[in-house]
Amino acid sequence: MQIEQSSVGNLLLASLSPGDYALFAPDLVRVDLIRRTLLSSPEQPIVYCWFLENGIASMVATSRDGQETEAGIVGREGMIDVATIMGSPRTPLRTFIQISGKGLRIPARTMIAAYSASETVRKTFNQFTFELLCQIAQTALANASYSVEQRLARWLLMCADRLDRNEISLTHESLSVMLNVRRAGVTQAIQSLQSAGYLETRRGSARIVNRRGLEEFAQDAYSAPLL
Amino acid sequence: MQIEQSSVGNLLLASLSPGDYALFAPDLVRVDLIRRTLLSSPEQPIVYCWFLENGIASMVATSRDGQETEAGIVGREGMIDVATIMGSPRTPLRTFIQISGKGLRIPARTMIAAYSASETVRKTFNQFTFELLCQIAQTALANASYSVEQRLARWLLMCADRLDRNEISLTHESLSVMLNVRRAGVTQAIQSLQSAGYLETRRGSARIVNRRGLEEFAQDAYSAPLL
DNA sequence: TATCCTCTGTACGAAATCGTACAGACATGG
DNA sequence: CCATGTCTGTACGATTTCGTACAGAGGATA
Repeated sequence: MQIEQSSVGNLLLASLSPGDYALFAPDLVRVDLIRRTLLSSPEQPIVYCWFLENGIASMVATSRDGQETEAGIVGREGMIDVATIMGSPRTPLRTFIQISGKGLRIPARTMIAAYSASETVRKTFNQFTFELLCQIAQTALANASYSVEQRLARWLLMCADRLDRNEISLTHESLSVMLNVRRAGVTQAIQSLQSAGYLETRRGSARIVNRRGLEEFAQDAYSAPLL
Repeated sequence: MQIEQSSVGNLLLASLSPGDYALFAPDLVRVDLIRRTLLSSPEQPIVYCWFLENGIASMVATSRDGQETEAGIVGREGMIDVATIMGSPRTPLRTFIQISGKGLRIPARTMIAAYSASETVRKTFNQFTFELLCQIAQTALANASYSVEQRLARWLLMCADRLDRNEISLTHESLSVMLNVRRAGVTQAIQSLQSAGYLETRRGSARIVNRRGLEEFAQDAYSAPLL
């Protein structure tokens, strides 16, 4: 039984015309996506494309010597992996589930077929690809110009934008990997944001309680997504 | 008189089939591109796309509060601005000529028309777009993980890859803006690379004299371009 | 309840980088 | 040749972030 477009929580798929959606529908499969699930990685060709409906995926740039930093995040507003539509069977970026959720999966070859079959599909997905490129460029800027605290604030805000809640479940350890700082540095930064009244925290999660304040604190490290 | 494809030094245009090239040819104009020339910017819609034949263009991510950092560079292997083919009439990234050279200019609307007319044009340009996305992700990684000296080494190597020479004409001041560090920091980093025997420098320029050594020093901040 | 493992808070000196300032070197144009 | 503006070298303390280590808190399991 095919998945009805009206039941799809992914914004890209939901925005397609019924005709375009029909190109995807036969091969869409709904899946649970739990933390740490690998969606694509440099080690192997891309087999599936993924469309989150909730939760967050993290795109990470890696180097052979073991450094890794998050380049961008994708939630229900996007797809994984854009390499596929850009004509590359592989990607140098590793993408995995950072915050568990549900989503849809489709064979990469179906994605490619739909992309070449329809100009409007191309338009929709190209637009997302460019938004992603801009997000990654902003990450490069943030990494070079802003403090750990501000980068943390940016990350929390971007996450909250892509979830429908202000509660974000993550350990300091994961955040330290994403931001490429010490775990202890994250602890201090979180405390600082908390004592300023922007967050409440519990073991394993943080909640934004003063979004406006957090945005101001982040300054232009964060700017509202182009969504 | 149209520009012969065989005389075109830009690798994207040169790689097109004659039929695809014909979509561009009527509107291509060869131009001199001198340092600081703005190719595209957030302030205005994109009117032209540009294809360098030599020299380097710098893509810079900016924030309203005045921070700016280079997200990536483009030489004769690419085009400016990919926003156009991804369907966006505007771009948040500022692109300008960092190292003077020659190139070709085409109206953005011609670019769009060629892109939608030919699947092979799309394939060629999508591939470049993805390479650029990956380059920017690497910049994000480098900014978060590597020292100023290593980032400088990376930058010099990437520039040399895109020129046909090892001599790079730039002041410490420009480099400091690109890498988002103090001008004095660039001076020190350059001295360090010089005393290690990787570079020779003169007022306003640096020359790579031990490329292999520089690559090793940069570690995985630099990895050979996917070109 | 007792045990174990993960997560968080905190401390310390070390290192990188910053912000700023100033003087000398170089290049260009009158 | 001189004057002027740009570029480079250098210095200083201040600040941020690092690397590492350890102890206590929270939560799960036996």
